[in-house]
Amino acid sequence: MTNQLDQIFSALADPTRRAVVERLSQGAAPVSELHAPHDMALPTFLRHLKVLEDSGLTHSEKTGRVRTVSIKPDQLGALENWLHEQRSTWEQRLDRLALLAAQLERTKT
Amino acid sequence: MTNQLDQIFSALADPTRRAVVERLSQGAAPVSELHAPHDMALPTFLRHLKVLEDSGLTHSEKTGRVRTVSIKPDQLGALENWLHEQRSTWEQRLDRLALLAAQLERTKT
DNA sequence: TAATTACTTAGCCTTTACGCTAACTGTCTT
DNA sequence: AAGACAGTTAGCGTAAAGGCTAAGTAATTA
Repeated sequence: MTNQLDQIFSALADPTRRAVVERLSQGAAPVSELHAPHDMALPTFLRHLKVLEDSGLTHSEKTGRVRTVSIKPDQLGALENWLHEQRSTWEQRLDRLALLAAQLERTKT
Repeated sequence: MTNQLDQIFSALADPTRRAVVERLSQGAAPVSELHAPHDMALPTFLRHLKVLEDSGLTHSEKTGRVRTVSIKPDQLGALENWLHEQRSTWEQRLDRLALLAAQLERTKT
């Protein structure tokens, strides 16, 4: 029962993976270039890339011996949707509260 | 070195906790009411609430023997900011690419 | 004041996450 | 053909996540 959002959120919960997403926002890159700034063994780093790809946040393709990774904007969109839903729900609620407060104010006067 | 974003993302990576946030978007509630729809032992559920509170996504206060939990919209805002930054970065990049493509097109003609 | 209610704390268990090294497979380069 | 390069696979260790039960505390209610 592992949700899409579960995977996206937990993929982004790790600073290494968020850094990769940030880097990829500026354009696609091969594995070795993505790995360079991170002080960890390559196999470890590769697992981070796999988590990102499994979550649908990235895509990769191998040409010759080089694998190029790129971002898939759609998934970040799904995340934005969820956030937006929460925000609009509580904003509506705050609006209702404000309305109620105004009514109370009027009654008092 | 545990970042604020780390905590927020990992707090929201769990479906139980996301459900709690969704419920709280509609208004504050006591622990027992939040717990009711979730089929797990209370101590387990309480730990989820603690994770949410530690991440800054919620706040709670105890009055008598009842603890009331509410959402803290600001933190979700931080998340939206991060997302928005990524989006604008890659959109700028796509714009540049589009521009480049247009230039190439012109040269070709 | 005794019982109930609403959490809290402590401790245990199992699975998953994240790090490592060592050894392997293809793909260039010389 | 030999060597270097770019990833990949396998396997291991430690720590944290998420679940449980049992027992404890403080506030109401009967």
